[in-house]
Amino acid sequence: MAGRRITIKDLAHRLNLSTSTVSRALANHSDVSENTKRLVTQLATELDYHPDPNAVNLKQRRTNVIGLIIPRIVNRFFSKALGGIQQIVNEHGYTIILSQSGESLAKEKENVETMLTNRVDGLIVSLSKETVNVDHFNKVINTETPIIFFDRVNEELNTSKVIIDDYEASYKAVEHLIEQGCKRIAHIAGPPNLFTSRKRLEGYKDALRNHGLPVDRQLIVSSFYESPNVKEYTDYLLSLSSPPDGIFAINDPSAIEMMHYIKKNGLSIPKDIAIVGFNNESIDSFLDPPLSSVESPAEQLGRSAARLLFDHIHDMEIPAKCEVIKSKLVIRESSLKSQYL
Amino acid sequence: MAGRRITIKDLAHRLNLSTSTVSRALANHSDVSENTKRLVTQLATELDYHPDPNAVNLKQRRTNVIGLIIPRIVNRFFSKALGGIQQIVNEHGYTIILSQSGESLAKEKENVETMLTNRVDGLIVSLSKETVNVDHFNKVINTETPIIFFDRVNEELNTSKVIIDDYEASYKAVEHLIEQGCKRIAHIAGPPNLFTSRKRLEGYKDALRNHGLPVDRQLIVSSFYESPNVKEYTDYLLSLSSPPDGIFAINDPSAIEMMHYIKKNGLSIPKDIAIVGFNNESIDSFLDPPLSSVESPAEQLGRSAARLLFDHIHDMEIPAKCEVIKSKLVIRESSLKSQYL
DNA sequence: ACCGTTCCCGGGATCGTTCCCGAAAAAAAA
DNA sequence: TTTTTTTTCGGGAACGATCCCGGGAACGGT
Repeated sequence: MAGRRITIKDLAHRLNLSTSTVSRALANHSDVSENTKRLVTQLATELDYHPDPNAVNLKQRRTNVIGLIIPRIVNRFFSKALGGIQQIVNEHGYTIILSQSGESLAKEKENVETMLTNRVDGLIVSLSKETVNVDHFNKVINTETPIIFFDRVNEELNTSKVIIDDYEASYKAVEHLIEQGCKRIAHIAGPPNLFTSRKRLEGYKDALRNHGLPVDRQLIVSSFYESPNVKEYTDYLLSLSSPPDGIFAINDPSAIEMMHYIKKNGLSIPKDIAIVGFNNESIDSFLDPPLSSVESPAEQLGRSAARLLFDHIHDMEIPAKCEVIKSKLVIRESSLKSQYL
Repeated sequence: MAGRRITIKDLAHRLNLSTSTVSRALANHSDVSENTKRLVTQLATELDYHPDPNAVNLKQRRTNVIGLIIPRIVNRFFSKALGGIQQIVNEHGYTIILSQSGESLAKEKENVETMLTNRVDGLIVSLSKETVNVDHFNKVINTETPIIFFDRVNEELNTSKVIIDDYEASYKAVEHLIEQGCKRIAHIAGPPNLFTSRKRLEGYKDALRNHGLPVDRQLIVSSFYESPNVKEYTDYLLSLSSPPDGIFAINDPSAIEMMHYIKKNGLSIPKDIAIVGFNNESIDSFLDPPLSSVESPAEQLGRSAARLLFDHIHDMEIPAKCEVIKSKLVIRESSLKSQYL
């Protein structure tokens, strides 16, 4: 298929040169006269010659491909991160092969295998929510393939990672709710196996404690991300003998859905319940009321992860590091409760 | 980098066989005894042997890679489509290299070049909104690389395409608004160079005409997708001497943003203005009021495109065809205006 | 005229596969 | 036993590039 492409031999033949010379001319090697260089490059552009990536990579023993494993691309956070990653990756002349774990551990393992058989030069991963055990990544490490985790990381693995300041972000969000007069703040938590979730939970707890508020286990529910049971735990929270007057949710989709059910219950936001989400989705500003949210700079995270990966690709010996990207609380109406007090 | 991998020679040496035999054994060729086949496959799994994709592809003259060019992955429609594409592509043992045009023609051209130098075995494309001229795809066609367009297609190119029933979808949506009692229905149109936009505009116009309503050019505005000027044209529409009582928007983000501004203007949805969006985003149900929207089955579109592509990859001779996927109008509160009449 | 450099260039091995072709061994047919 | 067929395997040339090595031409110095 894809009709005969032009090779280096064609160039060599047309110019009465050897393939070696042509190759060196194209590589701008010093061992070839300026004149022939000119001739070669000229003919190359004229015939629109492009070296066969397979041949080059076979010889160079690399693929110029980096692998990306994320839970799901429809999650806006990840698609934004992909954008950032792609930016850096393109600058380096690499391409990405993408795979989605779909939040499934089994699929994630599969993906790791594919990446390995595809001989990627490096790997960027964000764990699925099911991933408790991370043994499948040891194989990657054994093949000496550089690997970077971002956002959904695991602290057991001694690799470079990029995360946001989950603890601080969470702490500040909850503190903001407290300042707005909330006394009973619920937390919609993420899966406990993820470092990120635990850190955010810690931040939530510490913010409460440091402001003299009790940590009530009744007010902490596990959303397990994007799960379909938002209605259930919203109903649960509202049915408590003393229901929450503030909510800090682990992501915006959950927060948005909760807002819907809360309003359906005849309660008002933020008057009755103030709410802060996480990720600062683009539509947050257009909700009713506009949703306060922690902005996690996904693209920046992606860029950092990619840059870190190339650092490791270019020098296998550099030690693993953990980069922390600062987030920012974007305050909108949904959390401005104090005006009603 | 990535420490010496095990090759077919290693297997051959260990088993005192030739590389040819090992190769054939792994390919389950008939020319090799069951016994040695067993031995080979056994050792292969034991040593976790995986053929070097570069070497294989060099020999086979293909890359097992298909290219995907889309405007932007953060657009949920496209990330969903990607999901569908990936599903089929994985089944065929191919991988995807992804690139985003960012709605820019220049970037789209670049992307096409990269795909070509990467020697992809096939290409799936959704045009950028800037793409008026499609000459850059002729180069792809000249290299005999199969190419499929989906959703954002161009009718000049004689390639296979997958689209939704834009005309019918649009017609039905507008008809629904008419049935709900709307007399002056505005249309937020897409860029006119896209087939999709024009078809939807046609559907809009015909629905009006067939129901004896005038087509008022004042009520047709160009959103140019995701552009930041939603506020402007909302204000414009509301400032008309006789403002619209219904809106059919080309996509949900625009619709959602408009809802926000309309409500800010003290108008009620759907009582004063009924509204229907396009794409049926997952949060539509949780808006206030829940947004009616045309469901365009992105994943299905993606799957069809990928399947069509493999049809062409496997048989270069089959004629181009155009697949039309049926959409469905999902009616929610935002368009239920009749109850207020 | 001879030797040592420098400048260009070609030959050919190599990367890890696949696959055509031929050939030895075993089995079947004569 | 001889011949033919089948089974099973190895040799080696490709695929398209890179790059080491060596060698001829030109040139300056003695």
